[in-house]
Order: sequence, then structure tokens, then C-alpha cells
Amino acid sequence: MRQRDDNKIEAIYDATIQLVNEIGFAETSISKIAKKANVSAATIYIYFENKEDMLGKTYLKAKKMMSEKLFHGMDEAAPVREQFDFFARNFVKFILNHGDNFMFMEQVTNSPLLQNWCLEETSSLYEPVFRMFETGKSQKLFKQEDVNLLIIYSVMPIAQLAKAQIKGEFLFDERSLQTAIQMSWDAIKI
Amino acid sequence: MRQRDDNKIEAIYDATIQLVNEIGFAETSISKIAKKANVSAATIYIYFENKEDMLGKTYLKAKKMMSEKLFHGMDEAAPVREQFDFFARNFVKFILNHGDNFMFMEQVTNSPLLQNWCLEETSSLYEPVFRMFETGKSQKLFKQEDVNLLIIYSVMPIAQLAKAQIKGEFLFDERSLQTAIQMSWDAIKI
Amino acid sequence: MRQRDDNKIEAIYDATIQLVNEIGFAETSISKIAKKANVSAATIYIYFENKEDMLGKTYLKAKKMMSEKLFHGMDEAAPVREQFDFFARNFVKFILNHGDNFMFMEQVTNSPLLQNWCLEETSSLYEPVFRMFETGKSQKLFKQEDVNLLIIYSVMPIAQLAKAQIKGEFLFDERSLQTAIQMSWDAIKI
Amino acid sequence: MRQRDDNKIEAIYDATIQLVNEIGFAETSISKIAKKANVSAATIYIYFENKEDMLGKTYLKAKKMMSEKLFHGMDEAAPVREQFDFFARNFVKFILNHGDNFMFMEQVTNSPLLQNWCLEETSSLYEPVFRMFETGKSQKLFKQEDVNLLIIYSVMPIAQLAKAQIKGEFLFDERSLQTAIQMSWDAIKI
DNA sequence: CATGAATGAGATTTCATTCAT
DNA sequence: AATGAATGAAATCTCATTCAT
Repeated sequence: MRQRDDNKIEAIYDATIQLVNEIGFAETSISKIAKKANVSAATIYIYFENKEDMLGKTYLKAKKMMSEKLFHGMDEAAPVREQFDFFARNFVKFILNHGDNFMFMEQVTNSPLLQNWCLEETSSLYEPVFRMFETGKSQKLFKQEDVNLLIIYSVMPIAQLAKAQIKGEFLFDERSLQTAIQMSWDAIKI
Repeated sequence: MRQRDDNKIEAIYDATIQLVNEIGFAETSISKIAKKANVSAATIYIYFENKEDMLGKTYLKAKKMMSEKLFHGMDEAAPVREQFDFFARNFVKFILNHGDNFMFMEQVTNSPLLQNWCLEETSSLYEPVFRMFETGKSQKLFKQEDVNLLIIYSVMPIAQLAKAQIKGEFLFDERSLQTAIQMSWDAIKI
Repeated sequence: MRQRDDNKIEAIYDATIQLVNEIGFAETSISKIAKKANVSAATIYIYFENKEDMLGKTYLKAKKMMSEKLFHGMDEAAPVREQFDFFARNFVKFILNHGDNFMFMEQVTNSPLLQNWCLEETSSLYEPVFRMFETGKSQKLFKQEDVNLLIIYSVMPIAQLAKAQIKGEFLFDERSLQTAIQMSWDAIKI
Repeated sequence: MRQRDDNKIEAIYDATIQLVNEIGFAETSISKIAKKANVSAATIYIYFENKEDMLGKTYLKAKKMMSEKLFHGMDEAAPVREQFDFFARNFVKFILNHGDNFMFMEQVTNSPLLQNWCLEETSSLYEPVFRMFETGKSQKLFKQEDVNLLIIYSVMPIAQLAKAQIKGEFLFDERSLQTAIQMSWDAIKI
């Protein structure tokens, strides 16, 4: 029998993410994806049960890829401030290098589709960042609030700025990056 | 000739926003909207040029409504800290009371559709908040950074928390609201 | 608004029955029906919920039409033997004149589809024939068996012969018709 | 080179017949058959030229199997009445034991597909029953009519009753079986 | 103004079949 | 022999939109 062609699957994933970025979720159809991925539309149904399954798996893949990149090279033994700095810079780097991936995830997150998909393991992907904030809390560096609150005030604004840069409304240079990290820190520090 | 029936337009707007919230942008079709609004699909084309026009106008209407609510009762002569507090509370109130409206806007914002629509006048809707931050900057209360940066670090996290509450993942009480406002303030204060 | 065009519905019914006869149930698709009926495929979905609904309604229409023709002109006051004769001749006439209709019904009857469709009122359509057999039974003309049994032995063979004629394997003339009626009578008479 | 695997062919035949009974001709696809038969769809094309060939061969196999069962143990030297009785009982037994087989054949018979398939040898399969009726005719037991006519009036109603039993609308016990046989006999006897 | 009727285009998905191993 | 991979064609059905009343 013929070999499973991983290139095809990869091409499907890529085409999906690119299309969602270019024309949006609503306009992204299986046939457009197939055309962009240079496969037959029927081929997509070999690897995925249906459109929803495909989008869900694309989302999961994107999320896993992101968590790998975000924490790669992070030293959990380093001082929290250093870890925080490292993480923030990694985050910005990721969004700028993998903007399509990130924007795709954002669109999924903000649509009611998401809630139909299983999300159990998802949280585990971000454990390192949770640990960092817990450590910071126990060292009395950060406010004694829920970690999710700390994340919303420190990580999310940086993500927002990176998104703005993708849209051409902002530009990260070393100075502005430092400013942002400082503001994040100010928001959550005791 | 019959008069323009504002009830029908209103029903169309409402149905659109509700549907986008319930089933998402991609699944929201003209006929579903018509059914929910209790009008014929053809009627929609009396009031709007086409689907995109309809969505765009719905978006604008939502945005205008939001700016009205956000700044209603705001006293630009009051101290910045008070204005800030007032605005934050108004914002939370708005999202909790008009969740559908807000989530609809979020979905639009995160999709490439938006970029096709005119956005000139949009910014003017939020001038009061810009003015407040400029005042704060000139009074050396806030960091001397771009106002958009200040907004991202102070307003957006609060919006995020309100969204979380809509999804049942967070709950604003007086204490947590004060905490949030304080964190917002900490992020941007000098 | 545009008038409901009954011609279109009729054309859809006719095309369905013809196609099922020509190429069979399995090969009869909505688009082929649409083409034959000279309407858009989408038009079919104005009048019917889906394919199954369409087939079911076509079946019901065919059945109603048949019962009207079968009993039209039948005199329930006449002697049973005369009624029987009249009915048998009507039946043969119907099948020969409306072969497509009848063969369509046969195909539906022999497929598992049928069991999914509601059939309550169906039986009422054939009440006159039930009454005839009951009368015959009470007059001790017929065997004291279940009417369905009497029908199977007297009516069905005639139907079978008419079907054979449609396929060119048999030919009803006055003599063979009389023979058939006699055999039917012999099977069920006391 | 591996040998022809009769188990697989058998599995394909069985799956086909079962599926046609469960979901009907129109819904029976190669891939569904393959799944039910636990083979790859491609395997089917090793044993059959295409779908039509497969269905045709399944039909022929079913017909052969039936004729074997129907006449097995029949004594052509016995009196016609005994042969008739034996045959009728065998028929009922067959339908009740091999309902799927029989209903499959009925569906094929009533569809235009059949006419595309070769039917020469088919008739030879039922020669014993033809011979029995010819004998009965020559012994002046049966009406001097075409044998097909005699069959339609005597055999077909019994088949119909057996079908009714499969659908749960009738029940053969010894008494009703005798009644049916008697009615068959009455229809065709002189 | 309002709407049921109508439709071409396109959506998702399955089909029968072939290919390479 | 057997099968997973692959696909063009076609299935059903929905879409956005226009038309006639």
C-alpha cells in the first residue's frame, strides 16, 4: 500500500492556518484549503473526520507548537525576574515569527466553536509559566492574587502589543520591549 | 409607501448579534438571521446592501452603543484617578450587561473582515478615554508612553476579566474589582 | 411576492417518478430530478425539507392518486361479484395507464426506506376494498379468513400480471382478464 | 502469490446482502460493504470488476442458493399434490430462514438494474417447479393456463405471506400454512 | 415596504475506483 | 492477494442574492 504522506498532512495544516489569517474563519472552506495545500478535498477526509475535527486538531497542533517554543531554553532555576524577562522576549519572538499560528489561535479562542472541543490537556501545556508565577508569589515578588489574574495583567498586554505589530500598528524595539516588560512587572509586583 | 420600520432593523441587528454569539461568525447566515428576526431574508436587503454591509453596520452600531454607555455620566473635570475608577467600573458594567454586544465586537476585531471596513470615525468614539490618559500623562501621574500602550495595560486586562466572567471563569465582586483597578493603575503609573 | 408555482411542484413529482422508473431508486439524485423537472435543485428544497421528505411525499401522492382511481365509479350497493369484477378491471386499467406511478410505489414498498415514513392514514385509503371483502365474507361467499389473506390471494396476483405486462412478459386481453379474475375468485371463494 | 481467499468473498457477499436489507439499495456503498465485511474497499475490486458486477454476482449467488434449498429433497416421482405441499413448505422455510437473501432478491427484482443483467440461465434454476406444474396440467389437476400464471397465483401469495411474517405482520403456524396451501391449490385447480 | 419564490454558486461530504507497496 | 492512500466526480444541501407581486 501507499505510504502515509506526512507532507500532505502538514500542507493541510499550513494551508488552514494561512487561509484563516488571510480571509478569516468564515470564508475558509475545505475546498479552498485543499486547493492551497495542493491536495484533493477528498484527501482531507482521510486524515480528519470532518471540518470541525480538522480545525480542532489544527488548533491543538498550533497550541502545542507554541508551548514548545515559549518554554524552550527557559531555566526554571534562574531568578524569577530573569525567567520573566526570558519568557516575555520568547513570547514576542514567537508571535512575530509565527504570527499566522498565533492569530489563528486568537480567532479560534474568540469563537463559540472552541467550547465544543475538548480542552483538558491544554492547560498542562502552560505549566512552566504557572510555576514561575507561583514561585514569584511565594518569594513575595508578586501580589498574592490568582495566577490567572497575574497572567492577564502581565502576559496578555505583551501579546496584544505583538499582535499590534503584526497589524503594523506598533513596533517592538529593544527600548519599547523593556518598557513593556517593566509595565508588566509593575502591574503585578507587590 | 410605508415608512422605514425601525423595529425590523432593530430586530435584524439583535438577531445578528445573538446568532454570532450562539453559533459563531462562520455559521451565521442571512436566512438564519431572518428567521430569528422574524422577517423575510429579502427584507434584509431593503435595509442593507449586502451581507458585509449589514455586518459592518451592526459592528458600528455596537461600537457606538458601547461608547455611549462607557462615558455616560463621566465627569471630565474630576480628578484623573476618579475618572479612571469611574470608567473602569462602567466598562465592567457594560460588558456584563451587554455581553453579546461586546463578544460580537471581539469576534469582528479578531477577524480579517474588519480591515475591509472603514474605521475613520471609529477612533473618535473613544476620545474621552484618550483625553483622560493625556491629562494623566500631563499631570505626571502616568508614564510618558503612547496612550495606546497605557490603554493596553490598563483597560484591556479589565475587559479580559469581564469576558472571563461571561464564560463563568471569573467573578467580579467589589474586592476583586478594586484589585483589578489597582493593578491597572500600577501598570501605568509613574 | 411571486406566486407559488404549482406546475413546478407537479414537475418535480413527475420527474421523480419517471426517473425512479428509468434508472432506479439508487441512481435517482436530486440534481437529476431537478434537471428533468426543469427547475433548479435549490427549488426542490423550497417545497421539501430534504430528499427523504420529497420521496415520502411523492409516495403518498402516488398512493392517494391510485386509491382515487381504483374506487372511482365503484358501486358499494352492487353484488359483491360485480364489485370484485369492477375493482379488478379498474386495477388493471390503472396499472397499465399509470405504470410509472405503480412501479414507483412497488420500489418504495420493497425498500427499507418505507418503514421510516409515517403510514397511519395510508390504510384508510383502501377501505372500500376492505369493506367489499368483509361483505363477501358475511355473505359466506369468501373463506372466513383474514381480509389481508384474501387480498393477497386475489388482488396481488392481478397486480403481478399487470406488472408483467408492463415489462412485456404478459398481455391482458378480455379472455385472460376473465381467467385471472376467475382464478382470484377461486382462490378465496368458499 | 496468495490463494483466492473464499472467506473474503463470502464476507463480501454477506455484508452486501445484510446492508441492502438494513439500509436499502440506494444507501449501500462499496466502502460500507468493505467496512462490514472487514476488508479494504480495494479488495473488493480484486474479486469483482466493479460495483455492478458485484451486485449482479451477489444476486446470482442468492438465486442459486435459493433454488438449491427450494428443491432439495423434492421427489419428482411423488404425486403432484405432495410435491406441491413439499415445495410450498420448503419455500416458507427458506424465506423465514434466509429472509435477508430473499428480501435482497426482491429489491433487485423490483429495480431497473435487473434488466441490465444477464438472465438466461436464471430460468433454468427453477425448472423443477415448472415441471411440477406441467405434470399437474397434463394430469388435469391444474387449469390449462400458462405455467407462469399458475405460479403467480399459487407460489407468489405464499412468498408474500412469508415476507409479511418477516415484517412481523403475519405468523405462519401449521393451520395457517395449510390454509394458504389450500388457497393456492384452489386458485389453480380445475 | 415586505416577502415568498427562485436560483447559480458553492458548501461539506461520500462515492467508486485506481495506485503503489 | 491485500490494502491504505489518493482522487475526480458527484451527492445533498445551504448560501447570498434577485425578482415579481
